[in-house]
Amino acid sequence: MPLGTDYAGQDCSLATALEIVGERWSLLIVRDAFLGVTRFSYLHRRLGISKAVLTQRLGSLVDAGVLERRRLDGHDAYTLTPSGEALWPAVHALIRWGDATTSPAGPRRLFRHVTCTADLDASGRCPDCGVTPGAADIETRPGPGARTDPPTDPPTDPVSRRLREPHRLLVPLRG
Amino acid sequence: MPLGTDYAGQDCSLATALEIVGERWSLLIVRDAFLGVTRFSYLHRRLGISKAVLTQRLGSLVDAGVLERRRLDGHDAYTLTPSGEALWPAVHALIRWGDATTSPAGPRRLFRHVTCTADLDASGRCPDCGVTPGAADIETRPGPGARTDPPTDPPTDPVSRRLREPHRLLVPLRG
DNA sequence: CGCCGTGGTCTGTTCATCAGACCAACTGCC
DNA sequence: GGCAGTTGGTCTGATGAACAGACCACGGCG
Repeated sequence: MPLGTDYAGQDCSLATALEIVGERWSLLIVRDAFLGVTRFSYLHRRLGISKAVLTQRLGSLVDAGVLERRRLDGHDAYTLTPSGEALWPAVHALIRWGDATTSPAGPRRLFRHVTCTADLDASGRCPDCGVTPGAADIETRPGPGARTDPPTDPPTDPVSRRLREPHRLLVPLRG
Repeated sequence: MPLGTDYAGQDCSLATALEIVGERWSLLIVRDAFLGVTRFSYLHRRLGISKAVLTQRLGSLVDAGVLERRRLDGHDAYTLTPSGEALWPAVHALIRWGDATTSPAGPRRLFRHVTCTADLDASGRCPDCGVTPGAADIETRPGPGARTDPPTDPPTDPVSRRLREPHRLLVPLRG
């Protein structure tokens, strides 16, 4: 459930979904996994979450089959399973709602279909070809509502800086 | 944030969205508002949430412009604002993911476009006419994965029983 | 007038989160 | 091989949120 206990006895798939990804930080971890942030230390720094809680969340997401842990370039990496990738429509819808609700300057981040180079519409469809691409076929880049790099402190960390360059979803950041 | 504090300094619309609807219970309250459950006492009973927390969540959702409180039939009713209705794609996507992940018997609840009587697809579109209807044009009914009414105790409360009959979203339950 | 439902507030307890110290294993690097 | 730094954690004590349940003011109804 979100937050530490469960939504017992609810005959509703939203409740069961929230039992898995509704806890504090869980969806932000999943978002970062879509963006390619897969390493414990990167997540720790980028999210500003305590290590104990991060350990716990990663463990429950792995147990739930949303993430899997593997070795990549000599480090542990937490990457999305097919079930985790299936969260993309929900993550995208929440991002769009957040943009519409809290970002008058426009989306903070844009997503486009790599084969058509057209930005996705609000429901996640490619307006050119009409398909609703999976995360693997989507490229992201900052949008008009993105905060411009603050020139002074806090000096943004290298991982967040690399996320400002256009890149494909699901591809783990290297180095 | 979900859960009591905030996701400070995140330049991400998902984080800002979760600050509003990511707390424990918030999205379940919004779901019930889509289903027509708008009264304090109904929410209290259906969700099994403590009254103090329900009061707090309703207050912050009203403050955030997701719900509005009004008088209806001599009672208070918390209904969705346009901003709250815009959460439908996110709520629908999470329900679909929960169905796919935790309900092998099929969706626990089905949604169809009232003008076409066709069930929505995974991305929320009507397969007949191709539009992505808003919540006001959607009718819901139990699906194959719904738990059949437990014949013995706990005797289900009247509100949940009425939610098993097909009905349109956003229409407050009366009586 | 008494009674019930509605929409809450208040209390004390339990549980989660927090920041930060600490640590074992592994990575280069020479 | 020896040393330092990074990685991926665990453990601690303090803070804050959620819990169940008692309590309460108001309005409607007979």
